[in-house]
Amino acid sequence: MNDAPLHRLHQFLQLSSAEASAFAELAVERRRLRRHDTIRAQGDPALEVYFLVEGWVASCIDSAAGNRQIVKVHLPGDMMGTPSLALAQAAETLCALTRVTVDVIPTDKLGELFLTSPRLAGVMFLNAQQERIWLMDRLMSVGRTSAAQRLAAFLISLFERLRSIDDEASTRFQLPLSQGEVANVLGITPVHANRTFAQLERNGLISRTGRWLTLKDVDGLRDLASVPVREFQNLPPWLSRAPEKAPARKQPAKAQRELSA
Amino acid sequence: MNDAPLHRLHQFLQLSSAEASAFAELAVERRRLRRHDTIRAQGDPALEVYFLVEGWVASCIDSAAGNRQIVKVHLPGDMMGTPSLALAQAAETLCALTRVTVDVIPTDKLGELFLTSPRLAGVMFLNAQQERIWLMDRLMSVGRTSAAQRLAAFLISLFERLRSIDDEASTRFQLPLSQGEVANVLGITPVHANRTFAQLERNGLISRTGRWLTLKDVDGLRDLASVPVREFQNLPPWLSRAPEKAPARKQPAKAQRELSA
DNA sequence: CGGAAATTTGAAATCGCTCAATGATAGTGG
DNA sequence: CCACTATCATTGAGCGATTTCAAATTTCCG
Repeated sequence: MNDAPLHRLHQFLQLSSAEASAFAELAVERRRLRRHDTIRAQGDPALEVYFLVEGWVASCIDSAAGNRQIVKVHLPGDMMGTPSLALAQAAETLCALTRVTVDVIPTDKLGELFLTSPRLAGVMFLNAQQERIWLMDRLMSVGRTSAAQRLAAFLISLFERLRSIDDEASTRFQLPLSQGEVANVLGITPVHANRTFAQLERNGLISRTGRWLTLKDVDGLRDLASVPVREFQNLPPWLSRAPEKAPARKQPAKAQRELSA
Repeated sequence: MNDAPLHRLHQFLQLSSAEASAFAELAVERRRLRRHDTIRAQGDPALEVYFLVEGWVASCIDSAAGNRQIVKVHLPGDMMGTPSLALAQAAETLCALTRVTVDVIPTDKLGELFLTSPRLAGVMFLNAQQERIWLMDRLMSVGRTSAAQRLAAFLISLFERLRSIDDEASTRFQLPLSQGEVANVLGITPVHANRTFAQLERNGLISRTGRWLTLKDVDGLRDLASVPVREFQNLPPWLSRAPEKAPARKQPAKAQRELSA
């Protein structure tokens, strides 16, 4: 394993070099897929998790009636498929939204690391909790707000996450999801998604040219979305103890990242 | 700590007696609250998590605009407030739906246990993943299905969970949520929740008398809900090793999956 | 360049919402 | 134990956001 996205984990918790290399050696295989390819389908045996090196991936739940809901859009640096660790059969379908590169990690290697490296276990645990919060916020958004608010919330959360990967990330970026896919995320119809995009554009909150999107009024979007602001803790007190036997390095208090809002 | 609900954890993973008692000693205080009391509000410092001994609790997200969405209904045996471990300030409000008894666990004690007891850490990790799956299923339900389907899904999931606490649990039980609260869970209006209850009753799926509810056609409700069936693994292979210093058993190498759909 | 997929727009139908009023229930204090 | 009151459940009527169906462009990809 190489690459930038790994720095997300470092950022989340300063890993000791031993820990970092332990994590880096988990992957047994690197796969490349095209847009619309399925990385792993709901119902498949859950023997692997995935580290997203490059590209965007949708995590979907299929209802028994055959409806598909995108429950999470993964960006580079995300761990994917971990919820299914609690099941024998995968809970979600992982579907490439763009050309992607993923590292494949067998669950038993992950489990072994989990049991032998307490601090890494802590990081993975906290990551799962963070994902729960994102899901809860999405649920609030879908359950209690209008289509325009949901779209604003989605765009803002993407922007925040892009910025957490790359500090330079601009308010202008390419959205690799079709309007139909965005609609699916928001729990509305493609047609209505189109009208909602047009509405935000009319109101001067965004502008669009093809796949390119500009958030013209980030604060306005944030207000509209009205999702709570979250200040995730990279290093909660109970994890800040030294890894292994190395003396505890005091971390400079990092500026917290916030999410949505 | 005493009581039945703890057996849920035992059930989830056969704990060694040392582990069980370690867990039992986490709680520093037992609190009793009345219906509508707030156990811990969104924004409060996140220094505690809670073990629900008795009663029902709602976990809510408040939007910046002041709307409140119930994102989870907790039953006895549930751990509550853990998502906020990733934040300095609580992400969710915990609100008593009935008279409740909770055990209070300081986060640093929990963290210590997490770092010293790998198998317990594994249990907590898997529990978080399981919660993610429930949230994803709820999101699918709210995003892609009608009010009647959502209500069916909610009732079925309550029933399943009640049964997982008590094998004898009947299809007839008392629902301590008002219709307004149910409506909130489903992301609809109280008025419409009422009409939806009436609709399910007309169709012979449920019957009601006061707060008492009978699921008259569980399979019918399940079909209607069309939420995927989940088989949670109490003891995934990578956690099935003996606790403490027992040697790691080699798992049989399993067939690799291929991808690309 | 050609065909398929995605976007855009219109019009009509629906589901769920809002407002409003009435009846039932339960918790509280006398 | 009862009366009182607030909360909850129920029902009606009209409205509005979103859906559905359908067709015309436009964009993307091979």
